[in-house]
Amino acid sequence: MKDNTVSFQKFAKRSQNQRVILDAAEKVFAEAGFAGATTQLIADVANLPKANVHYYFKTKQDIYRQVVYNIFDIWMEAASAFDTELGPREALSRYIDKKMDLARSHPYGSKVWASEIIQGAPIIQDYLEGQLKEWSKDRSKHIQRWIDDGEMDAIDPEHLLYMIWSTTQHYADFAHQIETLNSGEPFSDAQWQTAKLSVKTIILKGVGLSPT
Amino acid sequence: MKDNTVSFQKFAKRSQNQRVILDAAEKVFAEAGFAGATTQLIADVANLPKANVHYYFKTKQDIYRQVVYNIFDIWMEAASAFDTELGPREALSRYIDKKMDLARSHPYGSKVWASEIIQGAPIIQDYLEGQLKEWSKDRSKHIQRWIDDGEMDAIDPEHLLYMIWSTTQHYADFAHQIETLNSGEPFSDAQWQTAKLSVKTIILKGVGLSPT
DNA sequence: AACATTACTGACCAAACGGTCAAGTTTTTT
DNA sequence: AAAAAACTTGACCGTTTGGTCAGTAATGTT
Repeated sequence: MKDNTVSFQKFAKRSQNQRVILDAAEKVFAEAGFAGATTQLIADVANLPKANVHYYFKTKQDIYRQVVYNIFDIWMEAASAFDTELGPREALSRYIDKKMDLARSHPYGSKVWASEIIQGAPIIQDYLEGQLKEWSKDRSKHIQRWIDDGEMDAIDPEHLLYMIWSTTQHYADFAHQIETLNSGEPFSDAQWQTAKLSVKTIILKGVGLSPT
Repeated sequence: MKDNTVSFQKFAKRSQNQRVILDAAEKVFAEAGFAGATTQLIADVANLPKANVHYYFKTKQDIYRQVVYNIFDIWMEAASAFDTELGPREALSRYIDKKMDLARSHPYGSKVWASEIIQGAPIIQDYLEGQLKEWSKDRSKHIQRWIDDGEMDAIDPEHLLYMIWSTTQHYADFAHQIETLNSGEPFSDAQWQTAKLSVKTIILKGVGLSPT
């Protein structure tokens, strides 16, 4: 049994520690911003000496970069929920669902992402110009086709996407404000359900689709 | 003529310099976050020596606090555009208009506000619990009355407010991303018009109100 | 068992930061 | 015109920060 554990760790040690550091860093970056996050605090949250953090990541920027890339990947994977084969109602509905789930499960990531964009995307700029631009152009085209086919109202696809992004991410990025207005309590399961339903109902009906 | 100018400045000198500093600070805080903003950079943008900045504001936190308060006041003033006397269609329509105008005219303020909330509102917490909570409870009640009177669909008022906040503020906070997807160009007047119209159309129709 | 590689860490350092201060200049008041 | 008040600023300082490094321990390889 000892051998098992050890040999398991043998291969995983490095990436395992990196994961611990990245998880800690995600939280710290979200709560303090890039400049406000200290490597010492990241180390404390990760429960490691600072020098050990620097053993796995050369610079603070390297950690940050990795954190932002991870989030971008998660966003992009969620983006595949926007399956245009399904038709507008199902595609939009599932995409909103998925994004709301991510707002709940990955609030720190969403916050880091938001801060990065607010500050002008100094790190992620190339991804914006590449993958994100491509994806949204593609999806916009599909939405436009639905409009041309009379399947939904004539809404500028670009702004529909922005609305979905902003409303869903708001529940992560502004969670503290929402919590304050909710008597200091985080949303319960039921409240998350209501939130999801409200967002879907308004947006779907707003573009001329009856909700599921 | 000289006397005029001089005596004019006599009274205005202090508040005038404070304004220059606060404007510079708003920009710097928006682009670098609280921790990333250096008093030296604020001074440079304000075109003053650093020591002079500290003559008008004791600490960096004092400057930041003032910047955040200013923004809060602007938000709250815009909130009065949500005049519940007007009925849902007009009230919501005007409120969205106003918030979109602010997203365009005060993007830095919106960004500072967003960052402050993302980081847990360490400065503005009492305002959230006080004025903001009161305002949104009041408006929620009015929305609920409209619903009860059959003037609009039964949407949770809270989430309707969040949707308006998030969509409108998105055009300020995520302006860089939007610009990147817009071929690196800021929105033209016409594009802002389209944005406003899109947001209003979807939300109003989404809650069962025909747009203006 | 000897060697090599990887992991870990306390102590340290140069740079940058927020903030102070004393000494000056300008403006206002008397 | 003199005194007082307000403004301006270069030089300075204690603290904090990201990052280094030399030395040690643990693990893997032969």
